[in-house]
Amino acid sequence: MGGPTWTPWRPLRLSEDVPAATLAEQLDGGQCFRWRQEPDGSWLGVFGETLAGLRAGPAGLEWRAPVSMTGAEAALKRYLDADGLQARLSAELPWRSDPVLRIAREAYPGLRILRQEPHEALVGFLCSSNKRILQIRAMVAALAHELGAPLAGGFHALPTWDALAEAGDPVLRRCALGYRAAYLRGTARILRTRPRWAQEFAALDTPALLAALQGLPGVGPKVAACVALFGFGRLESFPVDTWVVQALASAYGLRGWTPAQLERFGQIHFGAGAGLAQQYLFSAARQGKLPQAASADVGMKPSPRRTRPRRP
DNA sequence: GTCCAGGATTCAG
DNA sequence: CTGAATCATGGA
Repeated sequence: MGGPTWTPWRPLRLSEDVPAATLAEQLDGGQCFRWRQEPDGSWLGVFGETLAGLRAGPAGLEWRAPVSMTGAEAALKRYLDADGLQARLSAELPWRSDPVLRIAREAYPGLRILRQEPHEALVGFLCSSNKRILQIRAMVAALAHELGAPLAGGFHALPTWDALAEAGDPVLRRCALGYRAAYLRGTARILRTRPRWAQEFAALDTPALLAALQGLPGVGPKVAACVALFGFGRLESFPVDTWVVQALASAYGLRGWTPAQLERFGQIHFGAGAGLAQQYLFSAARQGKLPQAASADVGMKPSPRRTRPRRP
C-alpha cells in the first residue's frame, strides 16, 4: 500500500516570502480544513483535485506532489496568490493609522486568503457552525473519506453534491456532522440541479452573491461571508464570527455592537481588503496577540440600523 | 456533570 | 423587526 511516488521538493516562487508560522496559520488557521502537518513538519493536503505537500525551507517555500499529478505547481501558485494581488491589497490597509491592525498584520507577515474553490469553501463552512476548527477538519476529512472520489495515496476529493444528496443517514452519522447533516444534504439537493452554480454565483456582485448564498439551507450571514471571501475571492467580505466579535470589542472598544453593525464597521474601516484584515485580526485574536482598548472606547457608535423604505 | 464551539433556524414578543 | 431557545456532537 505504499503512498504515491513524490516529486523532489522544489522551490515555489511567490511574490513575497511566507515564514513557517504564517504558512501554518494559513493552512491550519480556520480558512481551510484540508491540510495536516506531517511528523517532519511539512504540510500535506488536498485542494480541488490536487494533492500536494508544502514546507517552509531554509531558502523559502517548497512544494512537491505525486509524480502522476500534473499541473500541481500551477494550481499551488494560484491557491497561494503567487501573483501578489493580496500583497498590494495588504499594503493598502490602514495599518499605519491603526495600531491594532499593525500588530495583527506583523504577527503573520505574508498571510493571505487562500483561493479555494467555491465547492470546497461551501462544504467546509456548512460544517462550521458552532464547531471548533479541529472538529470541522475531522468532519470534512470523514466526508471525503466516506463519499469522495479517490485521488492518490488514500486521499480523496470532497464529495460532489450528488454524492452528498444521496448519502444515507448511517454514512453521514459516521461523519459526526450533528444537525449540520441536514444543512449539507439540503444544500446538496438544491445545487445538484445546478451544475454551473459556481459560475452563476461568481457572476453576481457581492451583495447579490451573499443573498444567493444565504438562500441555501445552513447558510446564514457569517457562513455566506466566509464562502464569498474564501471561495469566491471577494476580499472586501468581512465575516464576523465569535473571535472577531471578541477582537473588535476588546481591541477596538466596540462593545454591544451587533454582528451586522460590526460587519459594516469592518467594510468601512478596512475597505477593499476588509477580508484580509479580518483574517489578520482573527488569527491574532486566536493567538492572544491583540492589545486591549485603552479606554472604554473613543466614542464610536454603531451605524444606524437599516430600515426598509416605506411603501407609499 | 458542565460548558462551549469560525452559527443557523425557528419562534415569541 | 429583535432577542432567545433550540439544534447534535465531541472535547476540555
